[in-house]
Order: sequence, then C-alpha cells, then structure tokens
Amino acid sequence: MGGVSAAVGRPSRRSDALSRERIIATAVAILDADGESALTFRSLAAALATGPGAIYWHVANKDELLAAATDAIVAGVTAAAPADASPHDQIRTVALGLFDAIDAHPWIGSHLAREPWQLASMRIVEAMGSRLTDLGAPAAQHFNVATALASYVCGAAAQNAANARSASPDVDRDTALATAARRWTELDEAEFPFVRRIAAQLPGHDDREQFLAGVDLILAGTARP
Amino acid sequence: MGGVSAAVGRPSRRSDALSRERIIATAVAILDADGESALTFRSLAAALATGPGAIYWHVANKDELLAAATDAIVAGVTAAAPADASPHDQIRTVALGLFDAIDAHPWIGSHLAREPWQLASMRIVEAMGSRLTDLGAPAAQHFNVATALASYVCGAAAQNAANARSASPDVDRDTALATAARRWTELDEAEFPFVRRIAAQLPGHDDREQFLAGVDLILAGTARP
DNA sequence: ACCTGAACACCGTTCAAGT
DNA sequence: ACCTGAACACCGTTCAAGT
Repeated sequence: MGGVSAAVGRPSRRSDALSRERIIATAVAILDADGESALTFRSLAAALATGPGAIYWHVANKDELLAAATDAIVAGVTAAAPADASPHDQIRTVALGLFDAIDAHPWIGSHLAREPWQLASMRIVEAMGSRLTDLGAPAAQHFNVATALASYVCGAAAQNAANARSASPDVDRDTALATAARRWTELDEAEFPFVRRIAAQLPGHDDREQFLAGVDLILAGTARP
Repeated sequence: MGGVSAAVGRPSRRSDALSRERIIATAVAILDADGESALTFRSLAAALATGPGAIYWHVANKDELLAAATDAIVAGVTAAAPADASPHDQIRTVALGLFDAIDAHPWIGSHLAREPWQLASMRIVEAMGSRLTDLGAPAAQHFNVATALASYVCGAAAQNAANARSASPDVDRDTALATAARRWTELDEAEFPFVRRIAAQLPGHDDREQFLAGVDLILAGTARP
C-alpha cells in the first residue's frame, strides 16, 4: 500500500470513465435500439464520447464485443431458475426464457450459432443438463440430451428471431402469416407436397407453443425412470 | 418469330457470358475455396472477368446471392433420397447428409439460421415431414415434428461447422478436444457442475453420432403407431 | 496506463456512360 | 438489354502521438 501516489492527487474517477462493462452495456443498448447493423465502432465510440481506438484497449475486436454482449443477456436468463417446479417444467421455463430473450434481442441469435463452445452456449448446456438427473434420464444419455436441447433451442430461437426481424413492421402478424401460407400452397406440388399440406396450420399457430413442442419431443424421447 | 433481328447477325454467345447460374456457381467456388470472408463483389467480379456492377444486373444483393448459393447445395442433398430404406432411416440419412454438407460448406450454416422461410429451409422441412406419415406419426404432430427436426438440424449443424471452422488447422482434432475438455473442467464448480461432469465424454466422442442421437431423440418422442 | 483520431485497407451498392 | 468501372458512403482495425 505504501508509495502509490498516482491516484492520490487525482479527483475521484469520473463516473463515465471507460470500462469493459460500460462498453458492453452501451453496445447492448445500441443493438437493442437500432439493430445489429447500427453497432459500429464509430457509433459506439460516439455514444461513449471517445474515439474508436479507445474501445480496443478494453475489447479485442468486434467478435469479442458481441460474445460479451450475448453472454450478458444469456446469463440473466439461465440464472433465473424456478427451483420449486418439476425438472420438466424447469427445462421448459429456461428454454422459453431463452426463446423470449432471443426474440427481444434478435442479434443474440445470429451470434449464438457461430460461437459454439463460448460461455453463453455453456450456460445453456448447463441449464438444460443440470436438470436431467432429477428428470430421471439415465446418465449415459445426459451428454447427448443436453447438447441436443441446446442445439434445438439455439436453432429454433435464431430462426424465429430472424423471421420476426425480416417482417416489415407495417404488416401485422396475421396477414404476414396468411401471405406465407399462400406462398407455401403455391409451391410445386410434386416437390413440396408436405409443405403444401401443413400450410393450412400456419395461420393462427403460436410460435412459443410450437417451440415448446420441440422441447417436449426431445424430453419425451429420453428414457423415463 | 418474324422481325427479330438483334440476335441474328451476332456470333454465337460466348460460353463465358454472365448468367445467374454462372454467378452463383462461381460464388460457391470462392466460398468453398477461401471461406465466407473471401466472397466479395470485387473478388467475384474479378473471377468472372467483369466489374462489380455487372453482377447486380442478375442478382439483387449479397443476401440473395448467399441464399441462392445455399439453396443450390441444400437442394442437392434433399433430392438424393434413399427410397428403399425405412422412414426412420430415410430421415436419418437426409439429416446426416445435411450435417455433412454444412460441415463441407460451413458458410451454409451461418446463412440458414437467418433465412427462415426461404427455399432452402422449406426443402429441409419437406424432406423431414414427407416421411412422417410412413413413420406412423399422427397427422396432428406433423407440423411440430417437421419444424422441430428442421430447427435441430440447422442449429446443430451450424454450430458444428462454426466449431470446425474456428479450430486452427495446425491443431489436430484429438488435442483440440482435450484442450476443450480441460477448459470445461476449469469452469466454476458452483456454476457449471454439469458441464464439468460431462467434460470427460468430450474426447473421443463422435460428432456425427452425437448429431444423430439428437435426431433419434426427436423421433423417439413422436407417438408411435 | 489509457485515450485520441487520423489513416489504412478494405467493404456493398449505385449510376452515368457505354455497347 | 446488358456491361463497365469510377465513385459514394461507409466499414473494422491500427498506430503514432498524446496525457
């Protein structure tokens, strides 16, 4: 403790000093407000009232920035465990929480698909896998079931988010679904008989229920006690 | 037929004339040879011996170019049906074919996640769903099972491809898995008990078997005849 | 130790001008 | 109808120079 003089004479640190946390929080704010294309080292620097080069002192590059932003959101969801519910319901709750979070922050979806063993993905595998013992699944299945659930959740949620994002904001959901259903029925009958048949179920279907049905399928496939 | 004079006096079309097909085929070649970052309107134009602006006459933008390139590969996989196998084996074969195709062309993975209802995704849903009747799944389940399978296949394959891509080429698979396993065991015990426990199964596991296990879980979860 | 901002080496896309 | 290529409006990233 002796001899440290640099910080003594200085006024207390400005509350708006740069830091990794503040950079990531600001990045999340930009991503949420204006989408993935709005996050730029220049726009981020402007929001932080500094130059683009300053950010590189705290963050290696844009990929690391996105990974950190993704982890911040995912950690918030997986940490909120229901605890008193059945293991099946716990898994459903966490999965749905991730689905909603990716729907609310669509940029997570694009990133999760390309950072497989990063911290955020590990949190998802942990959230799924740690409930499998209570569920009664045999230990030999745990690895495959947990990673299958994680893959499904990421894949389905990313596609749902991309879908919601690509919809023009001035078209309501019902007419968008009706348009999609009509396009499905216009596909070639010889090549797409199945898609044409299920097109009728597209309007009025619930995205979250459809998502949970997939989770239930995987859980139903695991051996029961 | 009368009065058309423009094409008459001309020499026969050069075989290297620009066309949508040639543009997409060349784009696939660049993507496969040097990866996603190598595909540029400038590099593509150079490979086609023209200027970047010429490409825009045949393709609306880069997204459409990637969608068309993705569809070209996916169509090749879903069209190759086994026919004489059991419906379960047919689904496994198509799923594994997609897994291998995405492993061989990793750029498909990143694109599939963000073009949900595009033609390539429809082909995957069709390939899965059209076998469900023979499998004995009740019609009420078809919609959910087919889309769940498609989401899982895309999600798992995209992550696998991203994983393979991020591995440095001078490190062999065994040591890469060993390194990943060690990193898993170094995670916080309180936060990641499950991941630490399954880390031992990481070395020596087979990516394709793990992938197929997920397909089997979903199929096992569907009601049987 | 940390910040600044000009500069480098690129992008996707457009568009007047050509044939 | 289709092609050309310069130009526009950007990017991520680096780095000498500052404090």
